[in-house]
This record gives sequence, structure tokens and C-alpha cells, in this order.
Amino acid sequence: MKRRVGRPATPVLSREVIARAALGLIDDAGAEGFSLAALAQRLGVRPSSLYNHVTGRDDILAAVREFVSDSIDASMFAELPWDEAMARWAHGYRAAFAAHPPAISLLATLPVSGALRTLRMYEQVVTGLQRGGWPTETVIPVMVAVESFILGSALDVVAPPDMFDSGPLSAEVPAFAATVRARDASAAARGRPPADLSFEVGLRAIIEGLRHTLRDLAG
Amino acid sequence: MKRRVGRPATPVLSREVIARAALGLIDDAGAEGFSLAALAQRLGVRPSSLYNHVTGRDDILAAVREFVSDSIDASMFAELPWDEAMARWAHGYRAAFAAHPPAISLLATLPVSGALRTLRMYEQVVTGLQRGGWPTETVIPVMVAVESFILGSALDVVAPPDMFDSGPLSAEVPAFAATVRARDASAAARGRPPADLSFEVGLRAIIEGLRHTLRDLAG
DNA sequence: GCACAAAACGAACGAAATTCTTTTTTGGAC
DNA sequence: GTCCAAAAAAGAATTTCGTTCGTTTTGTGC
Repeated sequence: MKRRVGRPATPVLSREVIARAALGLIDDAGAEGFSLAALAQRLGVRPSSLYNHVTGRDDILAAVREFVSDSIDASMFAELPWDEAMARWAHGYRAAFAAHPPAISLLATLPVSGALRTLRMYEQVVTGLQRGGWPTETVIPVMVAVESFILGSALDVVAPPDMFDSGPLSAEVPAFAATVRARDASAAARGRPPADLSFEVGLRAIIEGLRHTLRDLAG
Repeated sequence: MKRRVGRPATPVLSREVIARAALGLIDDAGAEGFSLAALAQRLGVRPSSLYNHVTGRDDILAAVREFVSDSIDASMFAELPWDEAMARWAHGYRAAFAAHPPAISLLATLPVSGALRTLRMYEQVVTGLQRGGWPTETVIPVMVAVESFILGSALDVVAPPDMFDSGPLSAEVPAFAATVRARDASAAARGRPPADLSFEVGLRAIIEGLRHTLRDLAG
């Protein structure tokens, strides 16, 4: 069970192994439960061993973000019209993060890694938008706008669902309390989390609006 | 200069004084420079004294978020059409956070405080949307969608501007590199930060799309 | 076969958040 | 006006955490 000092015969760690374990730990123990000590224990290793493969805590989180991002598919931009591809990409992007709620707050604020696979994803999106007729200088703002909405929506997934129910507060903000109840009822009726409604509404709107913008640009 | 042990004649601290100083510290020293020790020093106080007014570090950040949020105006929803009010609200909302870039990553992931003034802001928005004709159960999703976009855009403000320039990478993702350059040139030409372009494009689109959505609902 | 790099452990450090105790002062009840 | 509890500060101590450094063992290239 316990390992002796010295390089092991078969390697125990790697950047990817660490990233997988870190994500598992975050899923199990939450954002606050994530520590190098706990991660090392889960890997059957001492904390200092991690530094042979990553530069520190932030690097581990960057690796986790890369790992999560790798599951996002952007190949649809090569085949579908830009607006339909954008909708599917956005759904997959958000789903990749929503699959690990406690990780969202940890990863959302990380500087977007210049990891090669992430850049390749951007390359696919950019190419698809250009193919769809977007002028060169508008492509990045369009992509970043949608990405900002996705990330913001991911943060909403992890927001506490109960901030209103308290009696005295409801009386102070009646319209707000009533619309929240209506939203919750609506979400429950179609068996989906409330955050999904906001995402669907916003995504439809932003893509519809972008279609409008593109028509205007085309003349 | 130095204070003796014991309750001081005139109070030194309060939740708001702490929040102001914390925001100033974050602005000056960055997100990593924010510590209770540094904050206490800035206030001429010992770290343990802070605990007489806040429950801890997270509570201080919550107070900062409340403080920043308090500068967001939502009164326009009482007078203007919902779409125009939404545009102005969004601009002010983002500006409130963009005024303190290092604070954004610290505040964005915080659970939205149920602070009374924040709830009152929501009340104004909700009332304005209802006045504009939005069905009750759609009001919160619409507001949250826009808020998600705003928060995501605020995070984009603090993203590092240089992730592409490196030579070898550009060759691997040519379309991406070219569109980024075009975006930077476009932003420079109109003297605005690149992040502003994304925000403007996205905000226009989402509001235009929401107008479309509302027409569909009404008709 | 040998030197050197890689990869593990173990010990120790420094910083940070938090808690507990002590001291002083305020402000209200009688 | 006196007394006493609560408030608000300092100060001391704890715990946890990320990180660094030195040591040991193993694999690899010349």
C-alpha cells in the first residue's frame, strides 16, 4: 500500500492523471474540498510529488480546464450553417461545464488557456463563421460574445436556488418573488432545472439577434 | 499611531468601511494581493478585529459585491421601453464591475447575495419587463439570461489580451490568428478595448433577439 | 557501465484564515 | 450616578495550505 522513497518502477503520475483525479475530487468534495493534500491522497501520493508534473495549484486547475474543454465538439461548424452550428456548439460547451457544477466557479475565472486543443476549437468556430459570411473583424467579437454568455450561464447553474423564499423579503419585492415562483413552476412543469430555461431563452435570442446583425452587415 | 488594546473611543470599523477598503486593496494590489492581513493593515487594525463586523473572508467579498452592485442603476425600467431600459441597465451593470478589473474574478463566482438592495434592483427590472408585456413565467429567464451575458462579459474584460501572438501557434490556427488581428485592429481604430466590441455585439444581438421572442409570444 | 535526469518521498517553511482570550470602553437599566 | 453586559479592539495560538528543498531510488543515453 505504501510506496517507498525513490522513483517508482512504473510511473504513477502524469499531467492528465492529475487532471482527472482533480476533477473527480472537485466533483466529490466540492470547490472548497479541493486541496493538494486531498488530491495527493486520492492519487496515493505525497503532495510534493505533484510538482514533478505541474507547476502548482493553478497549473492543475488549468489542466482540469483543458481536460473539460477537450470534451467540447466544434466539428459541426464544418458542415452546418453557422447559426445552427453555433447553437449546437453552445449546448455542448455549456454541458461540458454543467456536468461538473462544483468545478465551474474554480475554472470560470481562470485565464483561458492557450492550450493547443482549445485553439483548434476556436479555429473551427472561426472558420465556420467566416464561411457563414461574417466579416473578418466581426468574427472574434461574435464568438467571444457567445462564449461569454455560455460561461455566464454556467455560473448560473451553480447559483443557489433559494434566495427568495424567506418571508419578510418576499413582501419587499413582490413582483420579483411572484415571477420567481412562476419561473420555478414553469421549470418544474417541463422537468428541467430553472437555469436551463434562462440558457435556452438567451441562446435563442442571441443567435436570432446575430442573424439579424449579419443581415444588416450584408446590406 | 498604534492603538491600544480595548474598545476604542470612536469606532474604527464597520461592514461598509471594510468593504470600501477591501475594494481599494483589490484595485491596488490585485486579486492575489487581497488578504485579511493586508486589509487589516490598510485599515490600521489587526486581522482579528475584522471578525467583530464580518464573519470572515467570504463575507467581506460578499460585502464588496454588495457595494459594487449598489452603484448599478435600474430606475430606467420605470420610464423607458423594456428593451431600451435593458440596454442601459446592462451597460451600467457591466461598467460597475469593469471599473474594478481585479475584483471581477473574485466577485463573479460568489453566490449572488440576497442583499436587500440587490433584490430591489431585481424588482425594478422585473416590473419593467412585465410592463413591457413579457409573460410572468418568462420574466426571470429573460433577466437571468441577460445577467449571465453581462457577467460573462465582465470576466472577458479581465482575460489576458495576449494568448495568440506566439509564432508557432499562429501557424497552427491561421484563421483564428488572422481574425484576432482584425479584431484588435478594429478595436484600436475606434479606440476601445477589444472586450467592448464583444459586449456591444452580444448585447445588441441578445436584445434584438428578445424583441423577436416577445413578438412571437404576443402573436 | 556510468553519469545524469526523472520521479517518488519526507521534512520544513511561510503565509493565510480563523479562533480564543484579554483588555478597554461604551451605553443602558436601575 | 453606578454598575454591568455587550461591543470592539489587540494579542496569542492553531490549523491548513501551498510550496520548496534535500534525499533516495530508478530509468536512460552515451
